[in-house]
Amino acid sequence: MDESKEKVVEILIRGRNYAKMLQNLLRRKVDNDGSVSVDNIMMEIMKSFVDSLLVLNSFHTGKFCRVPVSPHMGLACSLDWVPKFCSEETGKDLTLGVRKRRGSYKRRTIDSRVKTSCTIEDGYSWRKYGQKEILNSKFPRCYFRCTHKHVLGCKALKQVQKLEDETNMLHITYFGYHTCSPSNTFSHHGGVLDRKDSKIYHNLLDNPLTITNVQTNPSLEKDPSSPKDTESLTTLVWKEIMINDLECFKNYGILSDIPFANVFLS
DNA sequence: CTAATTTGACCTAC
DNA sequence: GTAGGTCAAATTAG
Repeated sequence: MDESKEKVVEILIRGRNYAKMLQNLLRRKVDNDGSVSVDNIMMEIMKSFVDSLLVLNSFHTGKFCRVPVSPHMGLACSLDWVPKFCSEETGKDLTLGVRKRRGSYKRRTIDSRVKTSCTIEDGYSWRKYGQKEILNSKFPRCYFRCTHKHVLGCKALKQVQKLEDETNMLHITYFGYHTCSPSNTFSHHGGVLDRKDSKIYHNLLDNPLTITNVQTNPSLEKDPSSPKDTESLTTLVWKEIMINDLECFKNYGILSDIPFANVFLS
């Protein structure tokens, strides 16, 4: 696939993702007034995206057809359909019979963000796809992709490796950005927060002393190597938030609710 | 039964 | 040639 075609596919996938988000929004509304026509409209929009992708990918003989992501989902899950390459005669899936050429395994140095955290959780749903022993490292590196990679085309990746000190912290590197919504969530105001983030978020809003403490101690902000035994629990909690979680709140779109957040992200 | 994880093989950049 | 990133069959968990 040439570069421009890949770009078109990427744009179509983005459009499909937004259509799905819109459907989720409309469903909530629809549930209240009993209307059902929204799903039909959304199905037609979705078919357009899938059909476009099928045409772009029709480089073999035979035909492409839509299949549900998972058989038990059935027709009700209209936005989770994906293209498959099928035999003209039998309709059998030929995708598995063809040895796919693997993609280029570029070493990733650009477009990466690094953080140190005591938890692997970040509000998104990840699927582990590999683990590797790393030269001169005590702990293996684990590789994760977004759970929705195949369904929503989300290209976000992350690598996690345990730090070789006594802190038991994790070194986490992100590649690419999520084009899907955070998962593992429950309602909060107009948006969503997972359980842990919600707790931290309310702590931020309810504890002005902590905020003042952090604001007047900028040296504590982004230095994970500083000694911890002399720090108060409050400061430790704050430090973790500053380094690891503001990016997450940014994704939720509620960063402006948090006093002084801009100080740490500038 | 389905989805997620494990893990050895495969593949590419360096 | 090797280190590290990815794939995918086998295995495990829910």
